[in-house]
Amino acid sequence: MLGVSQSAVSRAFTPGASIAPELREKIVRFAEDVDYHPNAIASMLSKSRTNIVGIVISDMQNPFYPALIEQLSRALQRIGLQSLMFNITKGTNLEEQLSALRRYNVDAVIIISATILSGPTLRWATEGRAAILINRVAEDTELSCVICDNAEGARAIADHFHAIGRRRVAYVAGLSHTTTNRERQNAFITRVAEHGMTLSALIDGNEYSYYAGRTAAFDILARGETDAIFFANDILAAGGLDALKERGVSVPEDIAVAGFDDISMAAWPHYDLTTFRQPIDMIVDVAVAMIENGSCAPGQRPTIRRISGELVKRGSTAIVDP
Amino acid sequence: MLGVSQSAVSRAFTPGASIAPELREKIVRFAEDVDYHPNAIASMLSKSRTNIVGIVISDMQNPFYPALIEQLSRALQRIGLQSLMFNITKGTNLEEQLSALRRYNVDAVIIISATILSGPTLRWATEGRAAILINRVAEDTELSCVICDNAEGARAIADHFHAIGRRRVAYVAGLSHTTTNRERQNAFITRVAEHGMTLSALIDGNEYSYYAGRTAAFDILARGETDAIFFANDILAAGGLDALKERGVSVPEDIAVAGFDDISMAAWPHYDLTTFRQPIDMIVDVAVAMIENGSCAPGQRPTIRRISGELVKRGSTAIVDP
DNA sequence: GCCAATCTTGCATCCGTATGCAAGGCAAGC
DNA sequence: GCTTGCCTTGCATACGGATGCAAGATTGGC
Repeated sequence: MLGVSQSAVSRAFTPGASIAPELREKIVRFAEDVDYHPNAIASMLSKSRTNIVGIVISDMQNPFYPALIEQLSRALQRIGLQSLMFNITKGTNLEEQLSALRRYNVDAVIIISATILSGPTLRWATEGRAAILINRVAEDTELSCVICDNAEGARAIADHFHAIGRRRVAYVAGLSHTTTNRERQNAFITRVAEHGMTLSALIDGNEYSYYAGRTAAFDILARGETDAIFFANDILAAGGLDALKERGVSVPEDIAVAGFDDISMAAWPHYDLTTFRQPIDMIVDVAVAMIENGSCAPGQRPTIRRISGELVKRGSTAIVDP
Repeated sequence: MLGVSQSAVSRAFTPGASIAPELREKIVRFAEDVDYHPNAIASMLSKSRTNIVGIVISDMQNPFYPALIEQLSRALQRIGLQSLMFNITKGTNLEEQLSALRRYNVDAVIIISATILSGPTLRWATEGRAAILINRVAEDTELSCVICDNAEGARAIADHFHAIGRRRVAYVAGLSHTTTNRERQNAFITRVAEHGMTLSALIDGNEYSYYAGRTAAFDILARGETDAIFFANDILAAGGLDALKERGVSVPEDIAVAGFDDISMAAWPHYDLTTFRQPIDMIVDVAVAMIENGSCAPGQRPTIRRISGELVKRGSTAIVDP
């Protein structure tokens, strides 16, 4: 101790607190010497603010999510928030995890495509605290969400298929009941009809995985009659592409292929996959801004922000000269 | 309030505390009604135990890490620990992040291949707290680590190349200065020499990425004289494989290819990549056990646990009948 | 039925920081 | 030189739960 009160120390480490610059300097310097660090826990207790955001994730297998999480956690770090990770997969004790979410008094909860969480669970988990859904819209809950404009993307793909002269197109769903899939699927089918194209197949992969895409591609081949396939995301598309090539089908000559997300793999020369890019940067920025300005706080009216994406045309839908 | 003391409430939620079962029951039930949850923050403060583990990560792009992190966080959840994520990449304010690690009083720190952290930084970040390195050995620090037996894996690959009749082999490093790479590289080169095989190329990719693998493969092709390539990890190998195929090289006929990690992609039919599997389950189990039994606590002698892996033979090194 | 041992419960205090309030110090204005 | 007002600082208390200690309640043994 160097003869100052505990209050002084507290103020020395509180930006903007009422303390003389010299005293602050003196305290901070001395703290370095004795290796003192303010205890964040105690601070949380008295301020009832934790500077921790709970991030609920459910699918780390799809590279889109690690990429999103990485950016998100960095953006949060930049404004002094830490990320407490809640991994919800089959086999996790849901109730225990969500109650932890409450016990830890996180300042906000970000739920990333937690398809596993049902409406009531979601409501319970986020009750009375700031919350944002990313990549999923709230159905029967009053939650804010940030989501890519799935319909826009699906229409862009349909338009693009039409523009490159395809007329018999197929759609491969991931989990068909997810809001994400429904938006993409409905918009795609509608636009396909508007163009007078034929929907030659509509397959539910039952999961967003490479193997589901592969299986779906084989199914479509077995039926014939398809010259373009829109897979609900890039991982499905990767599996589909490989399956087509394996069967000797030329892409894009015989069948054009498109995905959704623009994961890094889509740009690999081997896949060279046309896809609709989810603007991760912007999604993250918007979500973080919502947390910062409190627009997702419990009292507020929930906001739904749809972020525009961008069609990335690559070789898998190149125009084929007959 | 239902006429009981605050102590009673505390004890009701503390397993093993001295309290009559009926009273506990009553309190817990009432708590449900009024939606009371024990405040973990307050508990941390008085117990000086946070039940939070800091996880320091630096590379979410390589699918191996998301897979590891997912398993790890689930294993921690199972024993009641939460994961606070610290994402360290180029551009993050290292000092601020690491000081957060201290302020938050995490019970333990798990550092996952933080190649970015130098020895001194590492020491400072983990000083006085339980810490484990995963997938990297401590060099000049006194830290416990859990690591796959890289040398074993590299030797297994060399042996396997030899067994399938390859004699002019190349090695492609990721980041050549990382301990992981050095172990794999040295063991591979040594064993190659022991078998009397020729090391036809030794390339440093400068990063563990698809494109680095691709570039390396082109380099090797340009030199000729190689009939098997060992890439330091699967992502490199994937890039390499695609590059070879792109140039019309047959795998495994012309050149056999092996990777390291056994990420899920390695098993995809398109890659069908021989690789050395890092036993994620076991690595996670061991790390979590070390935290649970306190063997990585500050006072203890650091433990180094090398976990045995397994060679997974796939098509990329199939035996070719002449 | 009485005493001792055990089990429950409440009281008081502590964890480390934040902050309202009041007291003291200092500068400007007359 | 005195008053007014702002700037600093310390005091006291709050945040919500954990826990040692002691008092009260219960049980068993004789």
